[in-house]
Amino acid sequence: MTLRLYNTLTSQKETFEPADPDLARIYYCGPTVYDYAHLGHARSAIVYDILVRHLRANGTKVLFVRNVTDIDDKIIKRSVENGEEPAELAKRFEAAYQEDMRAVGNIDPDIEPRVSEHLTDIHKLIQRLIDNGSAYEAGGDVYFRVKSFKDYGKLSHRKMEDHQSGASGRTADTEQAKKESPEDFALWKGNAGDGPSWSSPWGEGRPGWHIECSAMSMAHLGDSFDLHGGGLDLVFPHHENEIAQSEAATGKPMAKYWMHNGFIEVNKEKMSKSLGNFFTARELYKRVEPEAVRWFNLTCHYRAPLNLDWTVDEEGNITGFPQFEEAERRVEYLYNAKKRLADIPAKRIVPRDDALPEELGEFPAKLAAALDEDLSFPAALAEASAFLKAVNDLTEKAKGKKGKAPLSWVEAANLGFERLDAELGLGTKDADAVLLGIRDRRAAAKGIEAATVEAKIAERAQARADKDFERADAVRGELTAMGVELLDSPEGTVWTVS
RNA sequence: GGCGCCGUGGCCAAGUGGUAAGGCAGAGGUUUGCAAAACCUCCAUUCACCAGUUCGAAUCUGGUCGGCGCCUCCA
Repeated sequence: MTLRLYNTLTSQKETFEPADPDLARIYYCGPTVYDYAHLGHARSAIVYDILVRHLRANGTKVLFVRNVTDIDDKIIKRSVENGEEPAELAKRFEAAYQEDMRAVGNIDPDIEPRVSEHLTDIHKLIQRLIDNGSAYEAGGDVYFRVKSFKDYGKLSHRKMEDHQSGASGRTADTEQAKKESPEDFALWKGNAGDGPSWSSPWGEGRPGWHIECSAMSMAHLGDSFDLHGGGLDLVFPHHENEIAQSEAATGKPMAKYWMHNGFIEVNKEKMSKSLGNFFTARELYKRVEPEAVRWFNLTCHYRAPLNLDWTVDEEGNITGFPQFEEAERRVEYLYNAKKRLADIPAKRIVPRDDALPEELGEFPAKLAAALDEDLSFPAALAEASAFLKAVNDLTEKAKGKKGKAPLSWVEAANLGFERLDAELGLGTKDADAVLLGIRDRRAAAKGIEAATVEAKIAERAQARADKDFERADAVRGELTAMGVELLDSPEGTVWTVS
């Protein structure tokens, strides 16, 4: 495989070559756990999940670290509001985050380090920076001396002198007064009086926002590792500051590749907690199959903005998410194909070696090639569509008394589904469970009772047996009006909700 | 003010120098007692606009218009 990735550091696509060809070391900036994950967090996690899947699916071992920031000012603030212990609150939202990320098909990271478990590493790193002149203590705080790091700005491609001096107006005056220079940032913040604090060589306090990622990546991946990822909004200042801290301490490049995903947008505006225009992942899962949330996230390139729309009624209540509904129909299409393939009767499968259709035989290579090109999700989805169509075509051929499905085609189709899972994390679940889950969720939303539908179906079956097609069609009409669709087959009638 | 991104059919969205992927919607067909599902066929001489480079540009350069992001907590 030759994976090419856009590197924020160099502003161009580069071939991904881990320093150790046998093991790619990847660090992903995980959540600050003070609230539920929203759609944007899910998107970001899905991007890096597919990066890891793609590498592994093509023979590269990966050590994937996703941190949890469980000590932070926002957590402290929220815990005061809730009257809950900060550590308890963090633990609660960490568990929720893990649950929500698994629900969209993301594989757990290999290591999930917490700030609370790395305070000693943080102290040591700060001390190194003080010792070599990169940082200084000031009134119980410790700040990074930005002017001392000549490469500052190399990731975000900006020069300090270009910065609007806006930050000074928005940071507490007391903090500004302690700093040598306004662009300096805190490595350690002395205890402000309220809230919990941790002891340190510089007194009671808490770590600054950026230092934890430097300390934890160093602890688990070493001074230099292969790739560091996160959302586009982390480029500055978070990742820029991480580079400054880590490289000022070690004198080595922190990471070779820096990858950043684009945002979910609402009305062309970034979805964010501060704007309040977000949907939590878990509230969306109630309305739509989580795998459809994943599919939706694959409909556009990972660096491009992904706009979310919804429809509302006269009172402004949300009535639907057209994009999720479309994605959910694609997920149904996927699982229906998977189910049909599994349902081909053994006697229809014949050991003939007819030439394998390209859409079946070439699918694994084409899927990998699409992802090799800077993880082109839409291209990958296009390949998946061609593959699924070929699977349906195969199952059509196998139908009926004279149907035949060449064994090699069936094997290729099964392999294709394995690759879809390995590369994209799609189609990983049990088909019936997903399909019935989708149907029941929609039925519940429309207030449709399964027992009522089943009774109608029985009534119609009797009418059909009696050749009373007028009566049978009348029943179908009633169900259609309710939003129920019937699918007749030799095995009987099943129903779905449109 | 600085740095950066984007503008492709009714909608969503790839493609970034070689003559417009894919999905949704729409039209017709095969199939079906009728349907649905599935499959097949059709659906952008054209890529915001203008000028230029080139044998050749949606793709490169310059400009215009429009939209957005970061510079402050943020995936």
